[in-house]
Amino acid sequence: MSVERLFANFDKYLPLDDIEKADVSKRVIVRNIRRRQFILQEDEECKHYTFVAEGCFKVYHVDKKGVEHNLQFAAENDWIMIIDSFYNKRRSNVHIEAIEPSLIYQLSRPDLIYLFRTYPKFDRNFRVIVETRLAELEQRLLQVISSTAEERYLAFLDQYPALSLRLPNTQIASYLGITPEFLSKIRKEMVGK
Amino acid sequence: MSVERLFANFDKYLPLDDIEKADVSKRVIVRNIRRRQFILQEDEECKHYTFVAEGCFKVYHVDKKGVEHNLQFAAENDWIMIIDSFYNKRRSNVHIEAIEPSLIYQLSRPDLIYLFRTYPKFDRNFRVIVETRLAELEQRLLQVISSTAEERYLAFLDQYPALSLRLPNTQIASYLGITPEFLSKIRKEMVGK
DNA sequence: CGCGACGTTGATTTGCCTCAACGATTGTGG
DNA sequence: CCACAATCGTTGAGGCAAATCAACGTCGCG
Repeated sequence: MSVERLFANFDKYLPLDDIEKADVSKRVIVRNIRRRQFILQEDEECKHYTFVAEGCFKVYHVDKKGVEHNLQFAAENDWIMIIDSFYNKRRSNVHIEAIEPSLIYQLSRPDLIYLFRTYPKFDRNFRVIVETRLAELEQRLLQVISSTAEERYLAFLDQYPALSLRLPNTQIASYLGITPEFLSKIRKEMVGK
Repeated sequence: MSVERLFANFDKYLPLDDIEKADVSKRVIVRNIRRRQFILQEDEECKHYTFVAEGCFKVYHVDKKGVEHNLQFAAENDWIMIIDSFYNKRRSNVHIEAIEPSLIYQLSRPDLIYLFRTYPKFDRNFRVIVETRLAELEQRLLQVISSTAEERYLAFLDQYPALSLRLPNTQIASYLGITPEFLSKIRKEMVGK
């Protein structure tokens, strides 16, 4: 059973001992996901925490006009969780879709709660995982609210240099909250600089 | 020592026993804050988790043009934490300022870490507190990205009816990411409906 | 009382969108 | 392995949501 990538992720916080590893291995769901495959759709409830071992996903909302708005990209070693839907069993308002062929590990709500109850270490580790995501979101909200499109694009290139090579500009534009056409114009402007 | 409001907050998760209460009481900082007083400024590092027992605060960023952008309001029973600054000891990029006379309880980073190490219960409780904040932020980012100003205003009235009465429209406009003038125009439109 | 914060209105400007069109690339089924 | 479709990046003309700037009346507070 090869969930080593997942264990390695916990090593950054409180490493798991053999008993915990065995228990996690028994519960975790390993899945290969094709490009364009969904692991969550907008009318479903989010039943898993997802750890991305390989590949890349986008989390996005579709507004009433049918336009996609990317909220998050998740690549190797990132976690994806839609907190409200997951804990409150509400239908999600986002899709999660693979941008590349991917390998993921998932934990269901009952299994995660079991782990929280059985080993306090998981409260600690997931506290830190959630804090990390929270810090990202604080940063992102601040940028969306107080920067121009060009500043946001530069910040994105700076913050996610690897992703900016892997992703088509269409997807980046959607993340920045602008149209692909306008991103193209920004890029044209920048060449002169 | 009257940190009952704080203990009552923990009661929603895992309630504290007498030993834990005594230990928290010894460490928590109780402060009365005047209207317009800052508990954090943009060039400082955020050294405390803050629990609001009474009153109301705004968390905001000032852009290079000098315009304020409200990221969060925090009233009774809300927590304020600037995760990145708090854990990574970086200078914050936001101000935290009292909108009303307030009573707060604060925990310093060393004391919080002591509590995490000593009583696993605090990992659990703060995991949930952070998750709650994360769910709010997910929701807020989605709205900022995919709704018009009017839709965001209606959603705000719906989601925070109490706050919308307590706050001047100037502050609400800043939270919505629009100018006070434009909010005024939206409100004028709405009367007809 | 006087000053500063607040809410409102109107005229003008602008950042970004919409729509339409086009070539280049990718990918996919026959 | 080719042919056709879909996706992608780009450009241009025109439009709209929201910003900017300016002005004015009201109110609460020191």
